[in-house]
Amino acid sequence: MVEHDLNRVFHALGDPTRRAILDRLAKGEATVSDLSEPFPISLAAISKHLGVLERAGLVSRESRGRERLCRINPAALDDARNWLEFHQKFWAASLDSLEALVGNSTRDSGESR
Amino acid sequence: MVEHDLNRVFHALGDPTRRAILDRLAKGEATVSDLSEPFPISLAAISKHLGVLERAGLVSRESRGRERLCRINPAALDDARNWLEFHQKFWAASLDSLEALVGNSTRDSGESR
DNA sequence: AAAATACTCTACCAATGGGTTGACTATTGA
DNA sequence: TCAATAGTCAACCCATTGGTAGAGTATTTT
Repeated sequence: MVEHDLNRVFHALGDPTRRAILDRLAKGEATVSDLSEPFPISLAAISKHLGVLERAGLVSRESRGRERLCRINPAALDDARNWLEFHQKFWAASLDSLEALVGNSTRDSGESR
Repeated sequence: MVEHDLNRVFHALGDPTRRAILDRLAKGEATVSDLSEPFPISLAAISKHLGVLERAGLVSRESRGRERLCRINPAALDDARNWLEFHQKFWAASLDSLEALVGNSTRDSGESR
């Protein structure tokens, strides 16, 4: 909701490894080791990615014995999805009115500035 | 569409200046100077941001005399929106089934385990 | 008790990102 | 024609990022 959070969420989603981790987590909780298994990178690197996802609110980690159970938080996507949905509609609408403007003689265009 | 594009789109959206530029462009076409006006940064910096947005397919630039007319491309948001929409539903569904698994007696949201 | 497991944390490194300035190109305007 | 305007490009700076390796901390396991 706050711009700040949006930055984190979009940034988190901008990395393919992190999106893959999210995909994996959508199938159910997993430990850090579970998550690291498909990737050719170190456990520490995965742990870092999880930190990014966690700070973005997309996942949470919970200690369970010596393992960390990671779980997904769909709600964190709301902000991003809302932003996209609103803006896409908004943009589409503005393009429509532009077309209408072009087709419909001249109207005092929304002077941008 | 391709992961590659998704990277670019999410990355482009991860910066507040770029999102503000998009907001601005939603109100209508604008030149680079127009776009730079609200920001305390150089024209060159704005030009760079536009490059990022352009490579992500979110905006296009067109030469018009010595100016560059920038315009928005809502379609480029489709990929990102589709990704978010699909995954959010998917995640929500997987959480539902988890809850069902844990016990459908109490549907107290949140606190799991 | 000792060793292995599952992480995290702390450097560290190379690459990228956002920003600057200054030179350069192209188009207007005087 | 000459100067101002609009923008890009290239070089550079510094902070951040994604990755590594290695030490450190709990927790199992033997």
